[in-house]
Amino acid sequence: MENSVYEELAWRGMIYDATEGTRELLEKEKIAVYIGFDPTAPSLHVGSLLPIMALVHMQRYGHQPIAVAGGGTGMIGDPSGKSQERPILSREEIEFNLKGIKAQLMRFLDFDRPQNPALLVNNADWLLPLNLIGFLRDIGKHFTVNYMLTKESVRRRLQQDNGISFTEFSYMLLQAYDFLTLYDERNCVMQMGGSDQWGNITAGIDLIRKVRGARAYGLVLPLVTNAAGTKFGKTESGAVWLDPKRTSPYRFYQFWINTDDRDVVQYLKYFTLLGKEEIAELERAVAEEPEKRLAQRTLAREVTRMVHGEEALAKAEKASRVLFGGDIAGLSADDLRDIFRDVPHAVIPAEEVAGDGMALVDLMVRVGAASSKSEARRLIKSGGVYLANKRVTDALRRVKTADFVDGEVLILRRGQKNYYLVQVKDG
RNA sequence: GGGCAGGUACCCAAGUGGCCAAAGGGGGCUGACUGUAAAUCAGCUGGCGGUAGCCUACGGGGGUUCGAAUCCCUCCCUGCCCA
Repeated sequence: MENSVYEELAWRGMIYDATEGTRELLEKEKIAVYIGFDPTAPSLHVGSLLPIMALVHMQRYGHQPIAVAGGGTGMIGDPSGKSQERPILSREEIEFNLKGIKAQLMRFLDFDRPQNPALLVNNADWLLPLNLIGFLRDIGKHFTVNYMLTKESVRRRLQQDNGISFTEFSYMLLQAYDFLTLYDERNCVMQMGGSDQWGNITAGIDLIRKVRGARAYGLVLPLVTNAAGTKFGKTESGAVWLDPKRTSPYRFYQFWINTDDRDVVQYLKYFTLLGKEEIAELERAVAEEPEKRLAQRTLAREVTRMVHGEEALAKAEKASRVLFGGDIAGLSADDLRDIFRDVPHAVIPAEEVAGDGMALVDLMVRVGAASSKSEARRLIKSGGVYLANKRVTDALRRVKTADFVDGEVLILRRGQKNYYLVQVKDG
């Protein structure tokens, strides 16, 4: 452990910017600190992992982490970092999403410890009762439009062709009001967030100073980038979620395994609790024997364990070993089923593959290996489809009972590393 | 309310009567090479069907025409300027 959480975050490269005095505050006092989370989906994805880790570190060093679900602001949409207006969610949708998010946060944060328990609050609780006149008088009065227009998030949208609505323009004030409310009710004096939140955070700090004459602080995290220049956390099958129903532990593990050499050390600092020495060791491994992918394996193991637990990790590792190490031939249907528990799979009624069988292209669409038959056909033609790890060359190939291991299980592969399990079921 | 400029595939962006399923770029997918990495090179990238064929598509609707993303009418949306 470092001397303070500030030092910890600093060596991990997690401080993009912080208001003056933040370091001193964190070294001197135990405070309450909050981060807002977006409730537009029932699950968090890996993009939220960095803010979560920031709260984790805060709690480890004795500060109180507060996660604020944007149940109210989610109904508005934050213009920061967005180039377009966002869809507005209903109250019911947001309620539902909050449940899922809470469950995920509980894997990282301790909500029960006596001294500095984590807290999850919903800003809908104080935003929805607001009335317009009161808000304009008590909050709006403290902001000039001139001030708001200088904020980066607003400025960029003003340059664009499609502009910004009054609704999103007002977002900043609501977030400032969040901060004020948490300051009043929870004695929360610091807000963290992504670097795109800087403008919103300072707006809150200014508001607290004006109406309470008190000093508040802000710290923003860097944007997680990858060397390839694509958006972090996206794969061909979409975002990488923390919810095992949306992204299986196997896929989750694979996402981290595939980390670029150039990113992996930074990710270890961001997303694991490994210490300086361990990470330095892994850094050396990347430089000296990159082909062993030791850093990637460690990263994948640590993060998967944290998010999905020991058991799911063991399964993901086993499946990965089999698929990318050994050969599948020789394994029984039961083995395969167990290994492939988390790999995308589909169940096909026995009669569909009986006799003449079913067209491979149809099967691929069914399993999700292709989005249409045309695409499936293209994939086969370009040599990207394998049955039991043997390349298929015939676009008219049909799949029959005989193709299945023990007549029940078939391994379908698309490309180098996308596996699908097909099971036959009687009836 | 008035004037002007726009709305093209996942994104940007060409195309202004047939040669347009729609240039180019980005992104994505597949292949080769590799270390489940990167870089590089190649192919593919609306749907359905046996690579000839059909269907759906250029903001919505209607029309002109043998034929429209391209011309006309109308409606909707966005930006800028004026009131």
